[in-house]
Amino acid sequence: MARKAETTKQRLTADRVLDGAMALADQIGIEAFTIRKLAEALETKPMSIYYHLASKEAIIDGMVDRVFAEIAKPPLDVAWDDAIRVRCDSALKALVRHPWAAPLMESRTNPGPETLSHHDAVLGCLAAAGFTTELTAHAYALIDSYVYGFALQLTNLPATGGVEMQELVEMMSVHLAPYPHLAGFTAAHVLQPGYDFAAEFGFGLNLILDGLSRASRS
Amino acid sequence: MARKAETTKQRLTADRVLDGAMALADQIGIEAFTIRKLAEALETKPMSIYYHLASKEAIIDGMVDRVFAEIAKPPLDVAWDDAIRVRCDSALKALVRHPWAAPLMESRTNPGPETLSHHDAVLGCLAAAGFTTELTAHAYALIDSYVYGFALQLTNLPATGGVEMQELVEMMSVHLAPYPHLAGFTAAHVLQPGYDFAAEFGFGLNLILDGLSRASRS
DNA sequence: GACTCTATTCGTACTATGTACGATTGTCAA
DNA sequence: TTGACAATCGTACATAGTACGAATAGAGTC
Repeated sequence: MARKAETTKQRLTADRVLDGAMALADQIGIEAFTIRKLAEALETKPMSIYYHLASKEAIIDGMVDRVFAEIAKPPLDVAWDDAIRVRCDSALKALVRHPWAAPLMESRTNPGPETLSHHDAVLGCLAAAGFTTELTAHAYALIDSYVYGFALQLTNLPATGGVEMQELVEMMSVHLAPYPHLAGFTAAHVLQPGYDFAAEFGFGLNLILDGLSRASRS
Repeated sequence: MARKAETTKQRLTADRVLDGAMALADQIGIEAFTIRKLAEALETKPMSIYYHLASKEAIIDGMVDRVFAEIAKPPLDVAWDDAIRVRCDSALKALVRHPWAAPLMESRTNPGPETLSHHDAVLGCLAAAGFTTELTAHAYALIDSYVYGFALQLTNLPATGGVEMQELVEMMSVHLAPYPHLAGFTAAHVLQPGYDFAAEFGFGLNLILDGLSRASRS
């Protein structure tokens, strides 16, 4: 009984709101994410949230900034391409952890401090590697397009592994009849038991980094 | 006066609904796109639309399928990499014509016939080039990640060209003070008068196609 | 022309959502 | 105790998607 009873509701803060928002979005997805549900998850009322964050948009901005905070910055003590690999692997993991994030990362204006700081670190890495400004622009566009695009495909894949796979195959064979290449491709590759789309990530990333390496040397 | 007065309202069809929906989304963006506004644009009432398309989701699915229909399939009579270039240039143009589309292209389930047919054509092109199934998977993931990612960045760029650029620069210099690389980069590159982000598209695409070419040879 | 029958259109109304506004409560300094 | 400010919340409104069923229209038959 020193200060407060233990059942006393914790004071709300912007941080706590964002914590709850991330957890909720992870569980139910960003479409189903509403202020009312968030309030319930936080054991408070909708309008209390608005004292700490100005709007739902602001909340989502904050969530995206949090995701950037979770992505490792490129380490400074290794070769530039390994540094970029580290940050891209970390980025992919964060985007898989928060499947709602991938579509939002590039389509949001209003970057937060973590977002800016992250970009700053990546640009610093490329600059330190001796990239020209022009090549840096190319490189960053290329790298992030790939990372976000890959994450997007990964999070939208039809239920990997499990009993439903069989049904899926049957539905496919009916609907895909008019599309021979597509049918053949999915049958031969995507639907194979051992298929692990995430493992493919490295191939494309290596290809891009090799290409950039070549471009920076010439 | 032959059959009908000329002011008679045209009969609604799914196609006409989608025509109107695309045009409306082009004008006001996908966030502001509502069934009520669509009905107004079509000179009809909200509930009339639902006779032809089952839901707003179905409408958006249809719109996305339309965008795929606008993208040129890789021509069969040129080298595979040139064929892919043709289709990627066409895709970028379509995504710029319909700025709302880029975030949706990869994040939609329920592909329509045009979508399937398009993918079939691309896979056919890569197969004809002698790509293994595995390399095809890599290639397609890589190529489309880049195209969509690039389009996304392009459509979200802060108002290219114009008077506001100056204000932007000033805001930047204040907010970006803690981020030296970012500040330097934007000042040196993005905000330069002649900067044309779209022109950068070819660089990354070439890099990817070169890499794939090398991978297919080894 | 009158009369169906079906395809299409639309009026009404319900539910869910973001959030404006102002009242209420909690906390601490004086 | 008494303000004063920080934080919470009740109520209510506007805007969304769309369920339901009534209204209408057009084409084909008699």
